[in-house]
Parts: sequence; structure tokens; C-alpha cells
Amino acid sequence: MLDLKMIRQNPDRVREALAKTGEKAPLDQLLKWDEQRRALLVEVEELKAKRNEVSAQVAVLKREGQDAGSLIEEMRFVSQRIKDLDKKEREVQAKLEDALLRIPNLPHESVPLGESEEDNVEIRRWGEQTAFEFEPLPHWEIGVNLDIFDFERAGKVTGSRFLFLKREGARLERALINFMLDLHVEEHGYEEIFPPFIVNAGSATGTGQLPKFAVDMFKLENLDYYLIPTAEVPVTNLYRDEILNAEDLPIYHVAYSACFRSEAGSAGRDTRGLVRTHQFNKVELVKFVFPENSYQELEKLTNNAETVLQKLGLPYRVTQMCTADLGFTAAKKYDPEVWMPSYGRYVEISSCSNFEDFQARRANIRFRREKKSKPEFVHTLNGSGIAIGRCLAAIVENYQEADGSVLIPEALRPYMGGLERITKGK
RNA sequence: GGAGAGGUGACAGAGCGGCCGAAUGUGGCGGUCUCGAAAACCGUUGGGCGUGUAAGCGCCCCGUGGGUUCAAAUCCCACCCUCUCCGCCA
Repeated sequence: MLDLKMIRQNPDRVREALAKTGEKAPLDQLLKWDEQRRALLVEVEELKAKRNEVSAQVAVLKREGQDAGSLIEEMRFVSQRIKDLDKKEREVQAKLEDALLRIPNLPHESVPLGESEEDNVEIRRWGEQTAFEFEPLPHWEIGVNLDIFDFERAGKVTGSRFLFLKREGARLERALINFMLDLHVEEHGYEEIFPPFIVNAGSATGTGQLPKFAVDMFKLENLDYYLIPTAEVPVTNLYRDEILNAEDLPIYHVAYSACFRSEAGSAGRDTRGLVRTHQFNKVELVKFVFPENSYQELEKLTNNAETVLQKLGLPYRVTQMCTADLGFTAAKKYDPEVWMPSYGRYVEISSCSNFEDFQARRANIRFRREKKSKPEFVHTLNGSGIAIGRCLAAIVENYQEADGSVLIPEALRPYMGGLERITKGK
């Protein structure tokens, strides 16, 4: 959420910045409501001041046993007027609030201008695109051949875009989760969190899923609860409506969670394999930092995600999102993309964003610099560190051998009981 | 799911429908004392919104949302959450 006062004072600057994102927002309407609301406030508050004053007089008169009938009579009228104005103010306030919650974040000045994802900028590459001396197979074929993925039965048991992992596949998934958690905790200084996988509407609003993107989430029937699309939601909302101490900052959290996405609107895309599923696992990095450090923290966060890929020996590149591809909440975003042989291109496997105070304002997460200073909003960041499902797919594809077996990256072997290779079982 | 108790400021804990944004204690901050510290003593100590160049002024906030009343932390209604007991249960 943007700062309403800031919008009020720099409407043109906001308009200009929003134009770069390609998003259109009803700024004029919003400013009109804002003005309306403030006019109502001035009027109603004056009346309330009057009421408070007279009520005090009534109290004095009654205490002294005198008659206050005429004052009470007069106030009866004023009170009704206050009630009407209050109601009107609440209505305008609600519209204002809703409009404000639907305006996207503004891009940071360092974000390249662009009109679509075509204009994203490659920042760096690591590793060589894997070369094969045989015809490589896509992961869904390798996995089915090895009997470590089962899509068909998942279709029966649940539906499309779900899968069973079996045997070494299941264990590899688990190994990846543990490997990543250990790495970020032990080497990157994150504190581990195991969050709820279901959140309420307040939390979903805090991180920006609601009100605009409700259809992307699974909602529990008859409840104001949602399956989380990412651990970002519960972990960021950990400190909702809190004022943190300066000495507690920066806070780094790492959390494993399952993620659930309706994938509304992506019918027909990535229908095979485990690139796009309704449920996947992810290890997520979340930071709460001083505003003045957030861009430096974003670089570190991105590097932390990249380290995972490096340790797994997976070729990747990092792209920076242009103004048109930042999404709703980010001010700046890098996407590490892994080399996926079956796609013949790099595929997004992480997404590292600085939200500045956009989420903090929604979720009301603040901090105090000094014991006596005014609370300020923290800056929040997060990034996948990294998506497990896509990572498993990338490993299977990049580490496949001519005989159909899959080599296990060395970093994972301790988590696989020393196993070096997945071969077809009995 | 059934029965009961309760939600007040950083924490503990008072609070008759009017003088309560809220006693008191602890903690925090500032100071006196001290070579320094502790103790003691004195002072101070929430958030939001609006208005104003500013100092300031005003409004709102006692789980949340409504209602009654000239006036509500105090009365009424609904919801949420916590705790205890019973039942069920990984």
C-alpha cells in the first residue's frame, strides 16, 4: 500500500511511476474520496468537540442537582447529526481504503523501463548450459521411467497438476528441503520458521494477495481462511501490527512450506511435469530490515538463493524484472532462472524482491530507532531459496545419463544416505 | 462438539454510565545522590487521524464490529481470541 499522504502531495509523481508499470489506477477518484473524507472529518469532529464540551457541562449540572434538560435536548439533535456524518465518513473511508489496497507498488529508480517480460534484463550467468552426448529427455519422462514420479495416479486421486513422488524421488524432495534449510540457517544466518499453511484474510491482505488476487488462492469453504501460496504470507505476517525494536533488526527468516496455487488463467501452460502444479514445496527467505539498507539486503538475498544453485551445480542466470514485470507488490525484483534442458531455456526457479514499505504498511509492521522515537515502517523482502519442485525437475534433467539414470549432486548425497545415483528399481 | 471463566497501556493489575486515555505496581527514559554502581528520591513514559508554516488545537482508540444514551472501558447484541473441565483425536 502506498502512503496516502505521499500520493496527496505528489499525485503527478505517482501517476508517472504507475504509468511505467503499465498498471492503471483510479488516482483521481481516490484523491476525490480522500478530500471528501477529510472534509467530513473536519465537520464531524467539530460537532464531537461540541458534544464533549456540553456533556461535561451536563455532568456538572447533574452533580449539582440542577436541571440540564435543555442542554440534553439540544444535544440529542447534534448526536443524530454526528451519527449520520460518521456513517457517511465510514463509507467514504471504506472505498478509499479498498482503492488504496488495489494500487500496485511503485518501481525503484534502478528498475529498467519496459513494456513486457521481453524487456527484462539478464544480469549474470553462472555455469555452462548442460551439454549431452545423447538425446536428453524431459524430467517427466525420466521420472516416470525411474518410477519416482507418478502423475497418472495423482490425476485419479486428486486431479490434474498434482503428482506423487515415490522412492528416491520422494527422498530427493525431502533432501532438497533439508539441504536448503541447513544452508540458509548455518551459512547465511537465517532463523528457521515452520509456519501454518493456512492463513486468514488479514494476512493475505498484508502481503498483497488480497483483495486483488483472490482467485489465485484456494479458499477454505465457509471460512475466511486461505491455503498459502507461499510461506511469504505467514512469515511476513508474523510481525503484523507490531512495533519491533531497532536492535532486533535486521530479521532473517527461512521457512519451508508447501505452497498452493489455483493457477487460474494458466490453463494449457506447462501442463506436463512439475513446473506448474497446484501444490509444491518451497524454502522461502524473508527479511525485515532498516529502510536505508533494503537494496543492499536485496543483493545479499539474491546471492543466498543463487548459492543453492551453485552448490547443486545447476547452471542458471539472474534476470532483473523491468517496470512492466514487477508484479503487484515489488519495487525491485530479480529472478534466478535455472537451465532446463527440456525447455531449451532458463526457467524461473526463484524470485527475490524488495517491497520497501509496501507490505509493511499493509501489515502495519514498524520499528523504533530509539526508545523514544516515532515508529517507522520496516522494509520487507523475500525470495525463494528455492522452489523445490522446479529444482527437482532441473536436477533430474541436468543430471540425467544416457542409461536413463540420474546422478545425485554431491551436496545432496549426505541427505540421501550416501546414494550417488538413481536407477530403475525392480 | 458440550460446560464454564476471561480479554484494559511494554508487563502485572484496578476501574460507580459522567471529573477515565484510564488508579497502582513493575519495567523504560531523564535527573538528584555516588569515585562508579546498586538502593532511595524526583520527574517523565502509548498509538492513529485531522487541522495548522509552526507552537498548538481537535477527534478517535480499554479484543473486533454494531447498538442504547446528552454522555460508554463501564449497559445490550454479534463475532474473534485465550484459559479450565468433559468428549473426540494425529
